[in-house]
Amino acid sequence: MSEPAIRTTILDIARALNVAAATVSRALNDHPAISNATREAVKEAAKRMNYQPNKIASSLRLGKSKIIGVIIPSAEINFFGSVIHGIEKVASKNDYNVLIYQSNELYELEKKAVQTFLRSRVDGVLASISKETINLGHYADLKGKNVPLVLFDRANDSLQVPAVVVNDYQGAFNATRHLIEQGCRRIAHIGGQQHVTNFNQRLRGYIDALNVHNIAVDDDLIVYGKVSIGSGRECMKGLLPRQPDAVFAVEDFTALGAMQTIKEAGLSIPGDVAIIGFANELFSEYLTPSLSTVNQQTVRMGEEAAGLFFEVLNKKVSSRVPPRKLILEPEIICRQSTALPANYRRP
Amino acid sequence: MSEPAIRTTILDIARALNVAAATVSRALNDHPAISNATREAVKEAAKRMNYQPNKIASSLRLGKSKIIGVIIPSAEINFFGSVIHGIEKVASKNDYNVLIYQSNELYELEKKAVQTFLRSRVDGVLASISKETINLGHYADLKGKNVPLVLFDRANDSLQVPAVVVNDYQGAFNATRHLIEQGCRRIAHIGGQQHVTNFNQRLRGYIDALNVHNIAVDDDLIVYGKVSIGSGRECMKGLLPRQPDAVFAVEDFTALGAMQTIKEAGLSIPGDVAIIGFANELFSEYLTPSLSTVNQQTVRMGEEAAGLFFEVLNKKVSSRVPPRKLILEPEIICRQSTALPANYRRP
DNA sequence: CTGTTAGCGCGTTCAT
DNA sequence: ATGAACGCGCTAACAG
Repeated sequence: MSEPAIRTTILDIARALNVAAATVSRALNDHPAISNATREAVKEAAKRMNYQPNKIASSLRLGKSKIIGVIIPSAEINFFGSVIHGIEKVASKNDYNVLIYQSNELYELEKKAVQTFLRSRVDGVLASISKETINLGHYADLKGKNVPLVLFDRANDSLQVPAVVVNDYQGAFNATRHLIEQGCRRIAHIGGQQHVTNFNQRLRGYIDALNVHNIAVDDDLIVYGKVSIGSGRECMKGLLPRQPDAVFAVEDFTALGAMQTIKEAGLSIPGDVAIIGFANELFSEYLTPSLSTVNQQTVRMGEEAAGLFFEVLNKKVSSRVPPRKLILEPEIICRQSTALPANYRRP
Repeated sequence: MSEPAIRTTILDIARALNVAAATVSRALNDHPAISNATREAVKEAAKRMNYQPNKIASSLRLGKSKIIGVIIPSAEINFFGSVIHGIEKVASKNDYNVLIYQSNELYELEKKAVQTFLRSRVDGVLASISKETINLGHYADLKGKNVPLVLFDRANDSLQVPAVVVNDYQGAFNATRHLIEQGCRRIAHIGGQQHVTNFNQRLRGYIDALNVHNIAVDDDLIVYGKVSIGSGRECMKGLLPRQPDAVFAVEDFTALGAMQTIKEAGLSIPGDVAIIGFANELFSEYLTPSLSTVNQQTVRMGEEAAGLFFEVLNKKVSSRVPPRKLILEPEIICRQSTALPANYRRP
């Protein structure tokens, strides 16, 4: 008799069973104070009437949305797609949903993202700070409203929030050391914009690795580009006359551009110039020669970021301990572009 | 005096100004029946008290969430990342937010995604059907609840909903024709799972192109794989003894695997075997030789899918015209892997 | 164990 | 032009 309506509510079910709406609510939520009989009856009716709980009403009542807002520069970038994958996976497991917003590396859009999420009453925000962003006031707003914030990849210590980042310094250090171990001595570096912390850390790792191994840092072997294939090509053209025997590029696209220049100059990789990148972009494995690089564990980054969020969520008594900062240790992936014979010495 | 609370409500503003909550609501929403004076006063107070409208309450009241649910197999796949990019861009422009759910190509998760979105009361769902999905009942549920559904990439005509897809048939036809124009005659095809419409269409395009050009279809030159690098490698091993002079692979990863096998066999590309893929994956451009392929306009696909959603949303009187199906025409990208000299004839 | 009541915050009546 | 009252659907508090 109870024809399923377009939108069944607990009241519909209550009427169909001659009970109170509260009883239906209790039954559906497995409240302890409910008889087995009615609980079963209610659940049966709910299924029969094709009931779907209205999460909006529930959220309003409970004061939490079970939604995480995620701010990324762009979903088009593989790196962030992977992170999203990790975040959504963990969120889903915890019965949370993921709302995404792209900043396009723009400060204004990032501010708008935070505002939107505030209005949507998300239970937390995971974000990767846009390259353009310098003023961090909008993120501070979140703290003011008691909305947990977790940063990933592009973090900022001054915000004093949990974060999960890659150890860029160590990755760069290890990458450079790897080149040294291969017998290279004139190791060049193509860097990125130095106001981006990640890129600056990579430069530092490179310099320290040289120092530790008693190799003089030669400023002529360090150039700065704009982190793209074209920029990598140009930078490498400037470097070739200085005859480096290896290159540590700030990331894979830059490395790819550099490789193109090296090959066009008739030099062999790694025989004449070894090269290593950073990020383990999907394509790096399939280049010729395949490109050595530094793996950043992107999916894991997403998982850990979501994990940190649930951590603060579950102990809302947030003790006054400094926020956790998770540092993922990158791993060197050695491929053909640095695979020199053992104890190889250049002519 | 009015210290901004953690969560300011319209009632707080109303009290601060000695007006009714309804007045505040009207002022904030630019209702016509409101005096300029009070409207300005309310807006000023709202800003001062750092008011953020509670979208949850508003959604409950209005019966719409201004949220689009998007179901994708995985955010880790570049293709879907790009589509998400397009979707979010258009959604954002229309003051809508995007909730994402990954099916991981699993039927059960896809069902759960629909259920979650139903409970979240999203205003619409954009989805790409998982490879595993055969039963489409959960999507039909959406229609039952009057939730607009738009499919992208992986569509299904039986659902009778708007969709935006790539013209796989034409892309495959053109790719095959391209190989023919390059002088190839023994053109093999490495296909995918044939229950996936897209893959089946590509097979059909391949066959028809051969027919149109009076080249006999040779069943020995058609093999089916599982759409991966490894599968591409294996399939190509089976094909080599049959001496094809070209390969049309169902997508780029398969093509990549095939290329590896060809090169390992000491054959040259495209001299001995030309090859073309499908999808224009980021890496395809950087392979050696660079891989010819078919570009699918992924970002545009997302934009168009979102566009179709807003189209049905704005004329809810959904006239009884058949749902719109947008077919994006793919474009051949000719790179080194098929770049044979003009009028080249094989030995 | 179950029913009644109330309220989350907002927007839309229907008055005035 | 403004206010009072109501209800969207759900759940927690209090009775019984």
